[in-house]
Amino acid sequence: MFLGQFDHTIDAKGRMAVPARFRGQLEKGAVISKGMGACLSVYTMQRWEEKSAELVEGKTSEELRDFERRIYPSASEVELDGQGRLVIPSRLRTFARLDSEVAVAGVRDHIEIWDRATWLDYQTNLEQEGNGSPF
Amino acid sequence: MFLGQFDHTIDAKGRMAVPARFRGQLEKGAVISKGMGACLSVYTMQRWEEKSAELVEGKTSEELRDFERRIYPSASEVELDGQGRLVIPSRLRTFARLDSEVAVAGVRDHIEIWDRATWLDYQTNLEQEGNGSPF
DNA sequence: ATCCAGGTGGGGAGAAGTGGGGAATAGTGG
DNA sequence: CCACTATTCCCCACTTCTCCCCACCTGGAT
Repeated sequence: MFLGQFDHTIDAKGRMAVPARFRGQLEKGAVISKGMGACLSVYTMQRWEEKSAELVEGKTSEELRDFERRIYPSASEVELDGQGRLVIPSRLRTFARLDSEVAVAGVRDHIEIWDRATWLDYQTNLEQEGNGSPF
Repeated sequence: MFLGQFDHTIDAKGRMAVPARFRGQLEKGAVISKGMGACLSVYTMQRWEEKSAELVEGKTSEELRDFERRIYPSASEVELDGQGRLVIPSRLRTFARLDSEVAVAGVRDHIEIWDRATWLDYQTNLEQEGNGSPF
């Protein structure tokens, strides 16, 4: 399970350190893809396969073709380097409007990467709407 | 699993470099054929056989004859050269209207080759319809 | 104060993508 | 059957980018 929130940076080579707490779960292979909204999502390979299999269920062959052409090409299998970093494909970086300063959030079964300012705005809105923590 | 999207070129001899990430899976034999729409598809030999077996199911012998005459002659078994490139048969190249600039996309169980501009249009349309990523 | 772990930055070897020359092969016409 | 042409295939060369490694910096714990 991915929990917590971290401020990290993307360096000039497009690399971002994965929070140390998350590394263990991602060592066996990870997939980075477009997320819901202006962010990127990182899944373990296993979870990615489960998730994409679910989404394919019950689609007509025409819907399926478009869907697959949208999802799979935009994703990328990634590995961590010796320092626990991953390279964010430039296409995805552009999609999520990430420059140097990012926020990394653990969201149960996946990790999300946001532009830090965008993330802050988003969280501020959530708290106003949600009248405090449910705990 | 084939993931990701790459901008490659077809050179004057009709050769195209296969993205390095895909090569391992294609080394044991690959088939290139007309894809669904204005593109070409590349399957591993194994997946090609499975897929064509599925498609043959439940067809009358008449349908089958036409189907086979349409599919198999247009396809071609291809091998990678020492640099990891494959030669795109000129008939297929014409079919998919490929000139020099192409986009290569990994779509789960196969690879698709598109004219780059056509691919871009297609993706733009998909994103407008699909309100963002389901992930 | 020192050590250690996590995060950040950068240099250099090797791989990936692209282009082109030349030999072997196949197809064509005399 | 031979000669010529065209195509295919293999190899070499160049440029760019990726990946691996080492080094440093900072904050917290001992």
